[in-house]
Amino acid sequence: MKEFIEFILQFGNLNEQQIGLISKKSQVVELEKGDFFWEAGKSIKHVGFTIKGILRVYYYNNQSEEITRYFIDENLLILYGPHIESNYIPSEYLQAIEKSELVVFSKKDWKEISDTIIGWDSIIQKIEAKQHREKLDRRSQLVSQDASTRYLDFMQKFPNLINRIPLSYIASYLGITQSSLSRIRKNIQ
Amino acid sequence: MKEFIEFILQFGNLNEQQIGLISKKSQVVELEKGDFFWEAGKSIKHVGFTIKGILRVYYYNNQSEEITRYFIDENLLILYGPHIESNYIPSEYLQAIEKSELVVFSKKDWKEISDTIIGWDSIIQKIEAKQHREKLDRRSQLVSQDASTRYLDFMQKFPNLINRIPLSYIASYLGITQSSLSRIRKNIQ
DNA sequence: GCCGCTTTTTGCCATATGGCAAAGGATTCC
DNA sequence: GGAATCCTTTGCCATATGGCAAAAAGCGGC
Repeated sequence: MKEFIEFILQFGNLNEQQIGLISKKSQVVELEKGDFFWEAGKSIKHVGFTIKGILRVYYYNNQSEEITRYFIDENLLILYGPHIESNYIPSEYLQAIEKSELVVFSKKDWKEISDTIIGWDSIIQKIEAKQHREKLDRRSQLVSQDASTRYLDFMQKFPNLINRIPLSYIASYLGITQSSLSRIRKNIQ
Repeated sequence: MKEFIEFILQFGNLNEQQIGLISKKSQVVELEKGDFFWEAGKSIKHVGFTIKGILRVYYYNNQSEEITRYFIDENLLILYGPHIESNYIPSEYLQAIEKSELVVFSKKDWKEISDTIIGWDSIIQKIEAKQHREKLDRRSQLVSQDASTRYLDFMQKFPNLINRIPLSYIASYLGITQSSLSRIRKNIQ
């Protein structure tokens, strides 16, 4: 919980009372490896913030291959665009790769926070914009690089994730086959 | 100008007076092919909305190759994240590919609009989130597809752009060399 | 209509990545 | 602690894409 408050405070100020409200409304949830935070076709019930663990977002392409679109590691806010208030149904899965701990808010409570705390929406907007930009930058870079460079960059950006994520997910995220990535890794050693 | 108002109205309501304010503050600007809307290293002066034409955003990678990151076609709002109010210096270039027409607002006027019209920020936020999501989805897809599929998808999504953008830019956007893309195009015919 | 410049195509060959299947390693579960 | 499951590496070969340079085609200006 503390982590979440600290995270928010980087983007705007809150007074004691506001922090109290947020704390009161928050719940801590544990996800086991393989558990879903949301699933394609089912409505999203919560907003979440990762305290511990790693999750991944993936979907199935036309050939029914599982494509990992991104990873969510510690200290990330999980929203789903402006759909928090509406009833958006995702077409992707959000799944814990390892045992993870999240702070979550029901959509109802989230709305109450948003209605009560002046400036809350603008804080969230800043966070969302920042996260969006980072994701886009990362994905963009991948497109114009060869496979080794993609992997090296990934290693550099997420040194702590490399050994916690199955190779097949990383390969999928990078747009490389698993066997190629394995070979690339051997060449780099 | 009409185009811009109509665009905004898709995301929220405005009354006569508010529309008047926006109109009053707006300027129409023409960019010739090759002109920049912003340049790496120079501060951004305006918010813009494309009425006619195509622009592209590009940067130089480590090997000083020009990488086109995305195209901006008609009816797109050009912001730069939450940096509108701050003094963000871009590291990319935004250049007109062909003669283009934009509605622009100085940052000062934009701020005045934002301060005057209740709900403006939330409208802009919706637009920004939508555009971000679309960009990310497009870029993400590219990563996991082979070159032909990338091109076919591009053709399908932007049939009207194919013949107005030099092949080298499209190739760069898709992460393919120009000669490969030329060959791919021949195979598809 | 011709010249010059830009854009696109092509040839030739090198290299990177994919596909598939089998084997090896590691981890989990009971 | 052994079986079952999951994850990673490897071999073999096919194919896709890259690199470079020259030729061809297209386009704008006068």
